[in-house]
Amino acid sequence: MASPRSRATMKDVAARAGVSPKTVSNVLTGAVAVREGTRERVQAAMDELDFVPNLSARGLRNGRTGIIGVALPDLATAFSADLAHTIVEQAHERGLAVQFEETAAEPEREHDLVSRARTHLIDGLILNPVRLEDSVIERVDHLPPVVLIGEVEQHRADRVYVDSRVASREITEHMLSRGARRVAALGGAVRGQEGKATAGLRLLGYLDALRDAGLEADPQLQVGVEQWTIGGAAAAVEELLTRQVPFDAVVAFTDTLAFGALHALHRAGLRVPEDVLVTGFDDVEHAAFTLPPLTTVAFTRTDYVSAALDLLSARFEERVGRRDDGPSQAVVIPHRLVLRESTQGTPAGYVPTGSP
Amino acid sequence: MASPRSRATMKDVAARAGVSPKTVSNVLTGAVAVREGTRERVQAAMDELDFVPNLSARGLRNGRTGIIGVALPDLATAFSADLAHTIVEQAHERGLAVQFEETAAEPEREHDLVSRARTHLIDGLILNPVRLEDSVIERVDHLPPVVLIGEVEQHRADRVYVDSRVASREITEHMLSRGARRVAALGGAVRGQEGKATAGLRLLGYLDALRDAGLEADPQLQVGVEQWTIGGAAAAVEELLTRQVPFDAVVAFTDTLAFGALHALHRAGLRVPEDVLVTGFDDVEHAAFTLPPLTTVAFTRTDYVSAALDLLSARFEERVGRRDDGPSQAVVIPHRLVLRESTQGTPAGYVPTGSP
DNA sequence: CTGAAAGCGCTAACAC
DNA sequence: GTGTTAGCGCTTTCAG
Repeated sequence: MASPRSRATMKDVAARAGVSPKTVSNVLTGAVAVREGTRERVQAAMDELDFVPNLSARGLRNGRTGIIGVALPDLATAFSADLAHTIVEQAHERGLAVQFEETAAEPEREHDLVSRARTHLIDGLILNPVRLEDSVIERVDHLPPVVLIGEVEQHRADRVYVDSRVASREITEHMLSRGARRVAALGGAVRGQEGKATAGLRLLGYLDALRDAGLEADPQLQVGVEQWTIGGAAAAVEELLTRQVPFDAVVAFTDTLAFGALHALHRAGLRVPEDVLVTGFDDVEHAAFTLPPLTTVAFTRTDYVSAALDLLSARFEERVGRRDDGPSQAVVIPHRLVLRESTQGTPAGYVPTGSP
Repeated sequence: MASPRSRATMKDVAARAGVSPKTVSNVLTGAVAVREGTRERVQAAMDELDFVPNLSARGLRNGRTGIIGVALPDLATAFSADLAHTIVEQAHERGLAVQFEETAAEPEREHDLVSRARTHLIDGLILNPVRLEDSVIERVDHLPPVVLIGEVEQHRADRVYVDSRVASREITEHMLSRGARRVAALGGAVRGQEGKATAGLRLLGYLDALRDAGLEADPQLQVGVEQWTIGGAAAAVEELLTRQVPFDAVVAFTDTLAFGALHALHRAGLRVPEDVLVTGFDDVEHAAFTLPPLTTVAFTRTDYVSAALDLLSARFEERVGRRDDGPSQAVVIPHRLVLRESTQGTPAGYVPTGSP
């Protein structure tokens, strides 16, 4: 078989099959019925010429490319990776291709992204904002449909989210029910990160639980994390251990942070759960395999993603139908606590060794 | 500001600025010099109209879209996630967008992908093949430039890889130097997975080390893994423990598999490294934070990815310059052993408890 | 059911 | 420096 450097076009296929380009198009899209004999001839010509339709041309003509964009903070983080996997899988089933961008690297990246030239080649955008900057959302009506995932409160774009505040309260309550009294919050605000949407809500839920239990919230136990990685979390917990404040539990705002906490506590000679309880959030695969396995907040990834894709698809159809855009929708994905060994039992607690 | 449902085109901008579309194009691409005053008027018009260039049109005209495709087995796996992250980051710096596909779901997916319609919207493809099927590679000349990452031996497409066989030999030798004598290989062939490229080479390296040490290779210690996930590996090791064969070390073919091994061994009451040594491969972030931290094979992710992107870029230019495609290139990325606690000391070994 | 013509938005080639 | 013309490959009218 020859190796054509320049690709065959529909015109070539049409010529070879002895039909018009339109007929080739009909065979391809299946929109219009084509007589069996004709379709076979066209199909044969396509095969012989190794024809592949040019999607740029189709996109130009149709105003749709079949590509959606997905912007996540950092694809290397377990939760994002999990989400990316599920999105690609489900998008594939719907015949959509997926383009990824990352937003965590620089703060403006998020803003950039929505006003970005590239945006124009995608039919829609799934955005997982780290921080809620109004400026980001404001431009939403100049854009292809956007679905926000995560807890960004606004009413301009559709969104799908887990009720982080409630989940965080519940998991903190679980710690308290085990007998913990001095619960540290890992991922709590750092200077300059107050805008971090998810962290903010999870902190509120944590405070809700303490308040309801009649406990004082100690600001010393709210531990900021510079880098939301395992290493960043480990460093933050090591720092906490130098603060000379006692604690008997750590509510980490993501599983990744909890992994860092487990590591730092172990290195400090503290046992989980005998001395300190630890919980995570998201239930990524590794959470079930840590030592000890991690109690965490779980929710169905596929539901989360299919809700986002459904919302996006609905908007596509609106645009095609030239109907007015409906009001923005919000879908809440149910969550549940998964109890594992990291919160099994009453913690003895960590007590600083006096020396300041 | 009005919210135009239909986007402004270059023609609109040109009209508003009182220039021709070509001038707008010149301002945008920067290829041709434009007088300062004119450029400002055009810029102003673009801002007012909230103009975003249509990349489908540009792609159609230029024959390049600025998008590359990346096909990985499973984005949720730590190593793939890491790679995806690095690729997106570096592609972004080069002004490229990245589209992802997954290949692990179905065996034909890989083959599908290369002959896929969608392929025509991307300028090049980075492919991490799980299994080397000739059929996949054969079609390479009908495609945009392809760079293979991973150890697929062929000479049609460029590739970048780590010398898995040597690395695997080295890490096995390290185990032996610690006193291990019965080393299990986790990720060894499973019926129907013989074609798994990476696994095959790592198994060879493992066998090399045993042979050089004058040790017999026990097929019972070659443990197949159905699903290359933490859970899959844990299950495989649990199965190994029922085989009633002694062993004192586990060479896992990826870090993810090693995580599963650590879990299963711990559940069985075996200590690492006191009873059994464990190693991984890839040095993902979590490897430094397991209990105990994992000895593994590391290589610089950024070098790996930039080599792949360089190869791809070089091919782009060939095509644009209509030069003949040069011969396929291969880049080997250096690796190194990272020694951590999981191989610290001489293992006592696991001895089955008699009952068959 | 099939063909002919027109145009999506952009830029290379060529005037001026 | 800037404008004009033409066409990338496809699909949507509209005829037949």
